[in-house]
Amino acid sequence: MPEGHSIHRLARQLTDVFAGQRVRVSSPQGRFAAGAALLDGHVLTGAEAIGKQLLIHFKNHDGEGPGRGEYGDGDRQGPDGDENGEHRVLRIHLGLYGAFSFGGDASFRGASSIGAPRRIGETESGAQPGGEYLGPPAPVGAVRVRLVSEHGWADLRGPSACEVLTSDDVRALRAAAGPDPLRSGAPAAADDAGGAPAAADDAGEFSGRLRRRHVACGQLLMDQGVIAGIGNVYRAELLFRAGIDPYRPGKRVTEQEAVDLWADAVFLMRDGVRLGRIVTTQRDPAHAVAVQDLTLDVDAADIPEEHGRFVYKRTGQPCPRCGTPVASAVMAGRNLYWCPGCQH
DNA sequence: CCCGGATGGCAAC
DNA sequence: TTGCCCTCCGGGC
Repeated sequence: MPEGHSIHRLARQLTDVFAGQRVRVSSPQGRFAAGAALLDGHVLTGAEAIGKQLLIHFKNHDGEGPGRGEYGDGDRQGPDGDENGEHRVLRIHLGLYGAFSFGGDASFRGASSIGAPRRIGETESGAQPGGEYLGPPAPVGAVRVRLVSEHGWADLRGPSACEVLTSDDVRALRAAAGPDPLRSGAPAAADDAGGAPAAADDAGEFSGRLRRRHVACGQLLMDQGVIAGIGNVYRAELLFRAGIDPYRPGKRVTEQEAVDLWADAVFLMRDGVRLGRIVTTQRDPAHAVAVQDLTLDVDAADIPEEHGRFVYKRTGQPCPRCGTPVASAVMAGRNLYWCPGCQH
């Protein structure tokens, strides 16, 4: 269910509440018992999102051993550059219904910078108003992974992927991913731990990957190797805002259109991270889109849910730009929404 | 109280 | 293209 913005929020949350701490890792459900044993008792050094992939980094802190070098502070390549085998990475993909829940004492909850968790992909519990934090509750349901620190806990259920990666795996994962709008540029302290300072030319990279393919651009936006983190809602809304027909082949999207799509994705998804929900009807004062005169010139936080999208799940309702009923069809196994009247 | 859909992705036909 | 994964929750009975 979550698109890239949710994964970036989770990476930030996990870093906020666990980074630098030794954690107990278990699999109450049992399905991840072997993997949990590889991580149990290690120090969680940070979490990062690459598109919809969530990577949680651990280092083995048993180290009575003479000071092994710290991770290079200046090394922005990310900690997986470490070759000594003590660094381990947990890869999680939430798929359609994976979700984290968190709970802990006041310091644990206070460490979170994402504000109140949202229902999609993140929930909060164990916030006993007047009570004292007495440790994690008995696991309810199928908890694939449980992380427990001194101050709180996190439970993961229903992920489509959950595995411990080798350094080679991590390198391959990074190489396969397209540019991620939420790792691009400098979101002023808004980026997660391993966030590399993205090349200024992410827009160009996206444009190249989009425009060299003959496949429908509505399908390419969902291709994580073309652009990482876009899901079904952002795909439909980005193309509507740009006035682009989802069936137009990637190679027939102009360079300017591609660059504008990228800029709009960066804008919308940063709001998604900030708010914990997808809003796409707000105006970007710094960037003109085809739908500019229909956008709301207010903070996206103030836009109610029912006014938060232009076409997604609005089949049959009149297009806000031209009045044509919004159409829907299945494209590559997913429901696509668009206006056949004004998207060309 | 059951059914089915959901902001994914994959392997197998 | 289809089925499957395997979880939650809302809508319709």
